[in-house]
Amino acid sequence: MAEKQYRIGEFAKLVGLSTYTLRYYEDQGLILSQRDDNGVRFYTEHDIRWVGFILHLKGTGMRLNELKRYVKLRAEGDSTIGERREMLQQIKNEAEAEISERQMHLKVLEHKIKWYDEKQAHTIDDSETFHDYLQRFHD
Amino acid sequence: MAEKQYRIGEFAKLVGLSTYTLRYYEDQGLILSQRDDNGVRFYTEHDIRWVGFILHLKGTGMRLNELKRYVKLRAEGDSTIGERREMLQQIKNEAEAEISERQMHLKVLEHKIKWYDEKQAHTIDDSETFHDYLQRFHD
DNA sequence: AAACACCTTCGAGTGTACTGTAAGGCAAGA
DNA sequence: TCTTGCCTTACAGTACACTCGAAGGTGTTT
Repeated sequence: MAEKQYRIGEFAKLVGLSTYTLRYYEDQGLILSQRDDNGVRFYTEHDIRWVGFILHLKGTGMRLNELKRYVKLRAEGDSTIGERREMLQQIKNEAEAEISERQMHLKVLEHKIKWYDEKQAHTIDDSETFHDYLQRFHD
Repeated sequence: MAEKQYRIGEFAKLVGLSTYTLRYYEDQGLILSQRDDNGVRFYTEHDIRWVGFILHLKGTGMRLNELKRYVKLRAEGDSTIGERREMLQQIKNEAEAEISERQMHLKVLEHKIKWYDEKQAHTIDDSETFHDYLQRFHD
């Protein structure tokens, strides 16, 4: 049984990207498409998996340029596995650092929300260590 | 003892923004500055705290437009506290959702790194539940 | 006197990742 | 036949948040 083939419109809906974006990614060398006798693009399950993966990478914060580089290395074969691993490791480190930073900022925001609640209830009573720093942000 | 006053250049270094950005934020209504007799901007500790706070808000993912709205509400007084609280709560929810999503993408990336390591060591042995899904991304 | 830091308005440039349009053409289905 | 969906190249437009430069000015410091 031959694998199902999807034309760009159907494929776009499947992977959640626009046809514009799919052609754009192809221009950029991130994805490949096969063509039928009329030159019309078609995609298979394999392409769904690949697009799924690059969306995961993008979701971690990887940029198109980095993705391009990654794809280029991948095309060069197994000898570049070490380098690819290092790329992913770096992306991972950066993403984790950004998440921590964002969580720190969120702590301040949470504290402000709490402060609003207390102010509304006229029952301000706070003795956390964090308190001194945070008080500076309240009028 | 009068509070120290900072001109824009010094202040920019203190808060980690460029003088361009400070004037831009002022144009946008995010910050205010006092002026000396010659019309030269100066800032005080109070402004350091305020800029610190808006940088925390920005750090959670809040956009300039939202920040503008927040500042406008703040200027309207305590009657808008409820609305401000809701704004912050929404930003918090969005930020937490984005963090979770990013962590999910990171899990895939981590798995790929692990897969590279195993491939390099020729000892692939993996029996996690997650495994079936993730295998789809490896060539 | 020259250098320096600041002031103004206004508009152009930067980077990222798309998103869309124009203008022309092909092939299959109702 | 007409519509729909696809194809191409090439370029303009969008959103966001700056970032910078021009061109003219003031006041303080060396």
